Amino acid sequence: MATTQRPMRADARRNYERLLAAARVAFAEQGTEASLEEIARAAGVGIGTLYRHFPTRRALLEAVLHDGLVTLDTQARELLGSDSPQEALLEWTRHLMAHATVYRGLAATLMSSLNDPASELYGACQQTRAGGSALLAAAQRTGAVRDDVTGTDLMRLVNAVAWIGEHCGDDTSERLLGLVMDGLRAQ
Amino acid sequence: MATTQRPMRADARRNYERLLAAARVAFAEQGTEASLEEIARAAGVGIGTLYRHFPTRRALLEAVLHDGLVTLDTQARELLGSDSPQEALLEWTRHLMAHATVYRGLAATLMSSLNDPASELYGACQQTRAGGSALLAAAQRTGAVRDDVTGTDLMRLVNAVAWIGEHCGDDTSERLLGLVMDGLRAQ
DNA sequence: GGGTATGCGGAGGCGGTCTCCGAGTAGATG
DNA sequence: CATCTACTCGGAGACCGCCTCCGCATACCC
Repeated sequence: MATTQRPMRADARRNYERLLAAARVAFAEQGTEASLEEIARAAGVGIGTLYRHFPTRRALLEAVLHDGLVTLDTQARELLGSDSPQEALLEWTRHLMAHATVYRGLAATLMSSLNDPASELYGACQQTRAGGSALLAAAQRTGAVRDDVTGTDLMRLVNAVAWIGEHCGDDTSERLLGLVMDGLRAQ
Repeated sequence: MATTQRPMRADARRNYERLLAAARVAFAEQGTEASLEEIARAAGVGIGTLYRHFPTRRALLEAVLHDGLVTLDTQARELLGSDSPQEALLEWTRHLMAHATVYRGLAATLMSSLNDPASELYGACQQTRAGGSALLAAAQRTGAVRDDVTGTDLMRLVNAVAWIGEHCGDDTSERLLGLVMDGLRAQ
């Protein structure tokens, strides 16, 4: 996608990597709203350089999250072959929630990127949604999950529970995820 | 609560009211993160005056929301006498969600005030939670709602669905509220 | 009308976002 | 190896929002 033609100049690539590493640390410590100036400073790079590589905060976040999204996609594919689609769905939503929880503030970013084609995270969200939809459909085919739930509903609900988790330290969010997923069962 | 002794000076009271009115407009138009300086300007008042009356953004929000919270409380009390506690609970959660949706960004503020005694909105949240807990308990007593749900869970879930609503224009949030509340039924 | 407690307002410090452009340099070319 | 150029760097600076502080104004009491 980003591979136009020529490889990046050595200094550019080095700075790119440094920024990525610094961003990971900063997001982990202070959430997705961490100061971009501080990230540049930590990376030993000028603020201009940060903005050239990552025009928006979301672009930086996308790069940082890329690996996790690929993993999530792989997990969805693997679970799609499960004997118990309902179990598989539950398991995957746990992975999804874990992903949406790695940085404070991430759930909100993901939520707004879900319907915003202008967001750098839109593509990633759509891909994840597709994976979730497949698992959901499989579970619905067995009659275990109510039919009026869409893949988008699933993404939104899991994100919302992840967001709850940001506001209460204990393990409430896992319990609530179970509660909500339980509520999706066909009666 | 605020009535210590002496009534406010006439100019102070006037400015207080103006700020409240301006804040209502600004929050409605730009969400709870509207610029406080702009609110002061719209009220025809200095920024220092705003901060004297409302030391924090949440204090201002609390004043703006006060009437709505009283209404919510009244509604809870009325619904507590309902023939169908389950119906009553559902109805009240609709009111609650409507309340959490009046301003963009409000759901997030309420969510973090729910466990933060330092927040000016903590008291209001606790009172609302108490109302919800009573309705929930009544519904649980009839066996219609699962027993492992707490009043705090209820608040969090409704807030989370309201938050979803902020990120998707259509009527999805109402549908999702129905879905989630449906999931709380005892099986 | 005079005195005082109370309230007013905005300048100013801080820290954040984002742009723009002169200076610096990696790497291709002869 | 020297030269040249296109790419990249860095940070000054414009702008905005938060919040504090204190000299000035004035509402209210007597």
